[in-house]
Amino acid sequence: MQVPHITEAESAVLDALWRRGPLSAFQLMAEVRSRQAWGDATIKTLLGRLMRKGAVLSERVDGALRYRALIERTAYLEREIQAVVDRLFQGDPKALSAFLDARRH
Amino acid sequence: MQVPHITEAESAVLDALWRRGPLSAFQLMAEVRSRQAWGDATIKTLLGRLMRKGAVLSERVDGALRYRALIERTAYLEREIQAVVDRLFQGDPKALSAFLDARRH
DNA sequence: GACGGTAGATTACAATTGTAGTCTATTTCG
DNA sequence: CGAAATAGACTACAATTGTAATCTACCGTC
Repeated sequence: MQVPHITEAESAVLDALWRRGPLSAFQLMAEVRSRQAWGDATIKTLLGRLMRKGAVLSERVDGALRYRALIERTAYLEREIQAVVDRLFQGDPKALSAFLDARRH
Repeated sequence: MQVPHITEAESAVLDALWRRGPLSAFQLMAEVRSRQAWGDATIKTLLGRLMRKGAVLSERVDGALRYRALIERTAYLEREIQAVVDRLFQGDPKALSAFLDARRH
């Protein structure tokens, strides 16, 4: 699996790394918490699952530990949107574009 | 809740009704099965959940029982796409359009 | 009116997800 | 070196979802 399945809660953690780049545990907690009202145990669980899936790694850069996203936001978006297009528009991305255009209200 | 939450499996049942309009139980089973390898117990469960949610109703039209979708496909798409836009593009539909345009490959 | 079919309700159950607490080994600081 | 912090593993647990079987009451037919 190129891009492992990322749940919605997990994506909020990844999103912090996509927005800010590699972060220390402390920074990551703060960044996630800027959008989600989660306890740190929860964020740690999500981080653990992401690491197990190979979506995030922790690395030690001269002494300091930091977390880095291993999958790209674009690849993630690609997969998510493809799934939506498949599910709602029988795989035709133009149908989604058309829906969005028709929608402007 | 205007549009109740419809799970992916449920949406496959609704989709049969959206494609074909009101259907008898028999027709509905056949239509769903044309795309999903589900037993009829499964389809009945999904139908039951949809009825409980008010997304589908059964009505008796001169003797014959049939099922009819109570929520519109467009409303469903609207909500699903809004959710995706919120989740992946911070609520900006133009960002999704741009992504789709940039993507043409 | 009895009987067979079936619609809808009820129950079942495992996997996934969201949300979190606890424990342990390792690192770091004094 | 000893103590404190903490990263990551492990455990927990309820809600949701996917997938299904069973039961019961009603409907239509003979």
